[in-house]
Amino acid sequence: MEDIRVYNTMTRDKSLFHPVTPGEVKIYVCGVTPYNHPHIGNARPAVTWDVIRRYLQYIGYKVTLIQNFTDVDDKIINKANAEGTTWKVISDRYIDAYFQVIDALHVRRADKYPRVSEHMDDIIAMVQTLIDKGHAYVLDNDVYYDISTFADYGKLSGRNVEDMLAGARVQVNEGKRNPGDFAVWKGAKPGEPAWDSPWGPGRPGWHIECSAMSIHYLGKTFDFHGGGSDLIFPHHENEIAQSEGCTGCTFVHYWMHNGFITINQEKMSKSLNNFFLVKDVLEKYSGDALRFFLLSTHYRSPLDFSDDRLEEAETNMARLTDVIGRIRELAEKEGHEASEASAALSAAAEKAMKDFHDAMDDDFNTGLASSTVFDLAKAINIYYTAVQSGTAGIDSEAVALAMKNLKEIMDVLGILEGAWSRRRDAADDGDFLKLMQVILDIRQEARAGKQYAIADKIRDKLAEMDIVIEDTPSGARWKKRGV
RNA sequence: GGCGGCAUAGCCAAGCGGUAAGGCAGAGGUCUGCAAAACCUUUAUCCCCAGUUCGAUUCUGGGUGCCGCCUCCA
Repeated sequence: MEDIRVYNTMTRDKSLFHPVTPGEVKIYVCGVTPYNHPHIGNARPAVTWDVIRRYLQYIGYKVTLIQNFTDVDDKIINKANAEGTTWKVISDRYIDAYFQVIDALHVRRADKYPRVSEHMDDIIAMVQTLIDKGHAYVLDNDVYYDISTFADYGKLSGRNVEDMLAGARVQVNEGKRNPGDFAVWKGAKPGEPAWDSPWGPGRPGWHIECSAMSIHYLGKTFDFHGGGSDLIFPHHENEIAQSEGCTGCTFVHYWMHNGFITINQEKMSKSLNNFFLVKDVLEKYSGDALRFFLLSTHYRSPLDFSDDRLEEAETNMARLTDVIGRIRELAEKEGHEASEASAALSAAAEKAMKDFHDAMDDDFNTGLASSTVFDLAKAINIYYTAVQSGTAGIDSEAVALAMKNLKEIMDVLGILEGAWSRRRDAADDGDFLKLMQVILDIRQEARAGKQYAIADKIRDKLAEMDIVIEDTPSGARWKKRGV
């Protein structure tokens, strides 16, 4: 298996990836709190991890991907109270919305989407273990984690307890042993959903769920743990304290954090009121374009969202769709005329694949990986033009290689999946095809008679219906725009 | 205050010791009745100042600017 280097937030540098179990990769990604429609910031880790997973599978790993839903949470409870309904109604509603969004972005479903509400037993057992081991203590109806009992506390985020106090933003609660102690179990307040526990009715703290559920599905030690970089502290730091405090084992081998989506270089946030919902973006742009945009930059870098960028992505999707059409057209023909042109195609196909692997092996550099698609696309266009003009004959081996590599790269990136199975003419209706042919024939007659006004009018009118006419040396072609 | 990240063409973005991938936009060209598509050509003193080196965008030190975390957050 090829060498993959991944950036680990824990060590702050890239290191060679060694799976816990040879040939297998176990991944846990922090999902969303379903209290609203997902915004594009939520879409980034989903798409990023989808591609990482696809790539690892592509090169032969057995991958297990788990992503949670935090379906018991203040924001959900507040929303439920505001609407006069239950937390369950709210979370179910927005979990459905989440799935709709990731489906539209062609994100393959994770192996499991565990919910906090389904793992109360695991969570309560873990809290109990922490108490038994002296890492947690009961205070009134709550249970807190005593960070002074975990010597490595702060190792992920690179901070120490004194630093955190200096910030003066940590609120000091009466009774806590250390100001930084955090709740692993919260006693129920009136009007809140509650589950029975040895410490009375209540619900889990925010961080304990991920510790409990990741260990439940992936074991005490697993390979990758991902999420937005805002989760490094306190969420992931606390997960480590809980998990390692509980099991005594190294929790995660590689911590990977994605950068934020920004608007005018600033983080999207509710307080700035500058966040975009995925469903709204998808009303204007295709899922492929949004997905390609999200992959255009390395996952750790900030990604500035703008209409210009989305439009550019849309343009690229249209061009690549054309290229897919061309390579498929070439593949329908049979021939064994090797030539300089076909040799160049083969060489480009091999180089693109190698470059693609190199890019992905280097900390999953999807931006660089994406550029290999354009390199191959250009080679295909050149060969296609050569065949069209009769300069080169069909070399089915070269065409097959180019098509295979293009498709494999695009499949790992997860873009334009539909374009490969779609009819090239983009119309299933045989009558429609015949009708188009009649129109094209009439236009051709007009052109032959130099009645260009008529020919151009036909072209313009069809363009208004998003049907694009292109005159080529071998006759006129047409296609539906954006298909 | 503590911790961390980033500064490369009009825009986006790779490269990270040997004089700058790719995409968008722009300019010129081939093709076309005109277009479109495609192809060709073209567009950068790599934030500033020192230092290390035969040689730095790439390493070191110091600036400047922007961003993030320390509070719910992908």
